Amino acid sequence: MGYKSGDSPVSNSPYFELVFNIPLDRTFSYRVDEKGDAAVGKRAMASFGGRDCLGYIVGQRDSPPPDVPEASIKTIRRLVDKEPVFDERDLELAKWIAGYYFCALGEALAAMIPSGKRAGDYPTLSGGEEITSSPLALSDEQQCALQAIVAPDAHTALFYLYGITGSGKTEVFLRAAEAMLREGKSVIYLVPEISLTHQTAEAIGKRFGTQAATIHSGLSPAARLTEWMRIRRGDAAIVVGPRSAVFAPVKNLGLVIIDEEQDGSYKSGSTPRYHARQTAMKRCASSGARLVMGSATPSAEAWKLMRDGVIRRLDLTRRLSGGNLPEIFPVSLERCDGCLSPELKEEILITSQMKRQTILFLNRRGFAYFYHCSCGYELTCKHCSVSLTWYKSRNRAVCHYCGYSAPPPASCPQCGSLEAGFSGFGTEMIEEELRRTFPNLRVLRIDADTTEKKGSLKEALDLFRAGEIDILLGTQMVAKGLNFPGVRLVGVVFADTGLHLPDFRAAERTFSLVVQVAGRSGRYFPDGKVIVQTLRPRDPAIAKSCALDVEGFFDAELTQRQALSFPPYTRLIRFTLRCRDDQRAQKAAARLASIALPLLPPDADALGPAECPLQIIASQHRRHLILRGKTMATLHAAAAAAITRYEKGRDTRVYLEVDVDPVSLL
DNA sequence: AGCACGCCGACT
DNA sequence: GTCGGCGTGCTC
Repeated sequence: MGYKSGDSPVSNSPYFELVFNIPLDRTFSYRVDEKGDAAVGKRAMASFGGRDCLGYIVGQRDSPPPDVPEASIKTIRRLVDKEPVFDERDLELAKWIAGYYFCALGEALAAMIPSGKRAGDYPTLSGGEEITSSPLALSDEQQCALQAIVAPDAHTALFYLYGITGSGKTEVFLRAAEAMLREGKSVIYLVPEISLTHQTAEAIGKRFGTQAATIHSGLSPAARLTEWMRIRRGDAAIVVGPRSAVFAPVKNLGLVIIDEEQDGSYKSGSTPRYHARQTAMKRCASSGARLVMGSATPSAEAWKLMRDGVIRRLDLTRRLSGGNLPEIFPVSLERCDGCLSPELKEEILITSQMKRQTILFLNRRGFAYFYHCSCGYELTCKHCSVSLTWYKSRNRAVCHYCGYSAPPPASCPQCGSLEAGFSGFGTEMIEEELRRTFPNLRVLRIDADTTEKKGSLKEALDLFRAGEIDILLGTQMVAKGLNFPGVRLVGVVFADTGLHLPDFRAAERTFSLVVQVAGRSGRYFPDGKVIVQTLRPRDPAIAKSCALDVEGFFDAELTQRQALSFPPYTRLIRFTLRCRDDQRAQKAAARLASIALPLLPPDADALGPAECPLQIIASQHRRHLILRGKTMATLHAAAAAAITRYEKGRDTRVYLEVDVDPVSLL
């Protein structure tokens, strides 16, 4: 043991290893004064690079690190935590995140652990002490599903509750959770990160009283930390929350529930770019817990796993209320003057005469022009079955996946029409048309622009609920979890918008959205109506969603994914290179490609490098290279080697972003 | 990621 | 003559 000369011998561990929330995958050694009670799992403020930084203590040592001069080792300023905020299990998960998603350990820990400095007062919970069981009896189907999930001798650990809207998935989840709690096991219940699911989360929290910990996105960092510590102590056995709740430090995890499994918000959009589903699978595997997902519209990944028998599918086929599913009418926009078809206008009128309400969805996320014709033709890539994006300045139509490009046709290649060209319409236009067409109806538009002020969304929805509004026009934020008794008509203004995105999941997302939207209608009255406006009523995503034919959709979609070698038949790792200067980004992308390509296993290939569909974000040019392989293990190893070699001798102005299992390629 | 240090161009 | 661009290197 090498004690510093002159010091009195310190009995234990005078050195600690810290990591910081910076993209450096290594630890830094610090000394601690002997009266302190530093320990692995606590956070500490320490001088790092000339400033005070928050560090995570991940290790300790009895002797000084051999490769660091004694003089340069600093002393920890002060400890942030009295008790450890993470343990070996959390650390193990953080290391897995760091390894799998290519980030530093400190970045992984920073994503897992609430940033609160001091655990604050616990926000009072309005629920009772005890679990309030639902008085309702389960249907046969529900009972069956529940038994499968909680069966003590289950051979599978992965389940999927596949059921139409209103079939009672939530009740099965809650009963399964109750059963786990009775066995002394803990439950993590994940919900999508949508402002409206707070209500759902709180309701679930109330059902389990003080046994539940609910993590709203509205909680302060201090309150989050308080909840985190309460969970760690074992005082809360069920945790409800969004993506990050997958890290909840529950004791004796028995079950993870993922509601609306297909939801994109389960994938983190910033470092570490983890997927809650993947992370949950990892956690369940290492703790012997079960995982149950649920949705009316599973992701293609989950669907394939169910088909392959990896995930056990449990069906809920009937609506509990006995109500029928609404009728869904696809309506062609082909020969319409504006954005509202005669059919939709008429139904809006009928609905208002009945003193009922209308919800109009405009799932508009378009950002680029696309080339299409009124006959339904759309210019797509030869290799990727992805829409080509029109570049006016270069007069080329370009694929953002593989870089393929073609001159835009002068006339429609399908019907010869000279009318073929670029299009796209926006929310304001619809609003204008609505007001013009229905001057007597009260229209309210809700989207990211109109709800910037917090509370304004709730205000708007309250207004609608009170019947002060006739037509609610909005984006997806309005599509989720809305159940208004007064609503008779639901209209999808333009179902095709998502289809034009240069993304192989475009059809899947469109399908999912339309089915979800349809579920909003007719929950209380049997006369619910859904009108889906489209230029391509025959497109499989549109047609199958209007028929509520999930099986049919995935049959066709998976066949196509397989033919084109896209997930779920392959796995992807995406590299994005960002730089103020496009030339540098381009050079870096080319260099990365030249490094990565020879390293790829024989069952893998690469797409690109090409410009990202969103070429410039925050005045940075973006180019990407997508690695694609049959199995993640070999692909991941190749990516790791490529990153290491790329980092030596990289252009310091170009930033590399790595996304494992990307959900969006924009 | 920040932030220092260090070396070449157009300004008071 | 200096202020300031960004390339390079380091952080216990």
